[in-house]
Amino acid sequence: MKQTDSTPTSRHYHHGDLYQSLLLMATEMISEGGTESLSMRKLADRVGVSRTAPYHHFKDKNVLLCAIAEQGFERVEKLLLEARTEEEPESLRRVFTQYVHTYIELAHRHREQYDLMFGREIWRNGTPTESLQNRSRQHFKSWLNWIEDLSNQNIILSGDSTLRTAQVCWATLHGLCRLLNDGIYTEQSHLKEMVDTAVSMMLKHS
Amino acid sequence: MKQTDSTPTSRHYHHGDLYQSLLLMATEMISEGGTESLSMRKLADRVGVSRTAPYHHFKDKNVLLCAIAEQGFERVEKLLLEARTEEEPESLRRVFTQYVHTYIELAHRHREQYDLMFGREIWRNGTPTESLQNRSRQHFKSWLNWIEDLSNQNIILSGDSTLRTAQVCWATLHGLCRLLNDGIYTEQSHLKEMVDTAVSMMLKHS
DNA sequence: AGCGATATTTTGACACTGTCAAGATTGATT
DNA sequence: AATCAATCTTGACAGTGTCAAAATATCGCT
Repeated sequence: MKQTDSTPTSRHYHHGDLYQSLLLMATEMISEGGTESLSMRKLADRVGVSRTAPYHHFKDKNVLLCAIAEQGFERVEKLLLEARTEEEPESLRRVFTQYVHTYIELAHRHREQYDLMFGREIWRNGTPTESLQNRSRQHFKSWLNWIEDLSNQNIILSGDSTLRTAQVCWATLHGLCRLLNDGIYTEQSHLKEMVDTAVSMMLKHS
Repeated sequence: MKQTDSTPTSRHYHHGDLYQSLLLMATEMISEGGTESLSMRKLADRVGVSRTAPYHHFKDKNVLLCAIAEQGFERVEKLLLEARTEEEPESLRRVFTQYVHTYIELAHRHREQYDLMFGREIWRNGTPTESLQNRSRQHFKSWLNWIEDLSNQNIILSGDSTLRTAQVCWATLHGLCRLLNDGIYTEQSHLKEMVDTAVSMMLKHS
């Protein structure tokens, strides 16, 4: 039997696929101690390679972080698409409310990753990967698309521009996530009530 | 004439009031290059003292940052109080709208400081000073107070709980600041329209 | 099977960071 | 003038990201 890389059990040569291992371990470390607790050296150590080994799979620490953020975007994108597929005309409000709820919960469960997705670490300090930028834009497009739908169905309170509405609604969502994640002015226990309040602000009062 | 510290021209001994100089220079450095660009060593260097001199005035880098953040809170607190004093019963909507606008502008003009006020640097990595915590809480109380007022005057769309309304409105404000500051999904040129959209979501449609 | 090319990893090094401990300097107070 | 406390400096340590050069392992080809 030829011993290709595809056999996962094969403990072959240098390490196997360091790339995936690094990504996984880094995600774990971040989720536990935040982005700041992740150092390239500790990561390498924990995976069992030398300090500079990771640099052959990720050009930068920045690129590594971008990769992790990207996975976050994939997750929320999937969430949104799932929410939109189960539309039953009359319960659109419920679907939307449910989505907001789940979204914020998700952002909280993976708070550190969420911070990475929208935080300054990447978007101001670092330089977002082309790939990350695309995925981020794509996600907002999906969101905008939904808002347009809700607007057409006369469910959401849209002003002059649907784009502006989408931006503001998104800001509300995002603001809630941040406040809850950082524990500023709110606690997790307020989640449900706050979501209800937020949604009733965004949607038309039936 | 006795040579007290108050003469600013006097190039007297140890430095004069390092505390203030450090605070000022640190604020400047942050506003230019972000929190990350501020290192205690560079700061000391730029002020003209040795590396560890600042540590006799600020226990930590963290404490320094807290002091800067605190000044930010003082500023927004003042802004809010000013806005509330000029209430003419019928133009409350205008006052509120104006405030939101000014607030976001302010947050943008001092974006790095704003990030410090609400960012993870202090609130998750570091440990907020007692003093900072108080001022932060105080500011939210002022905000809540205003929302309660608007709610009583039947201007704002309040649900079951005014507290929740205040939290959500604040989240919207905060979310907008962050998106604009970080340039995510929006640009500064959208400001006015977005504020209008946001306010019309928060207030009752007259 | 063997050999060279290529992919992968390591060691050494550098400049930078925050901050502690110990010593030196200065101003005020008695 | 002498003492004391405030203030500042020097030296040191562990930790960081990342580059350059060397070492090693695997693959493709003859």
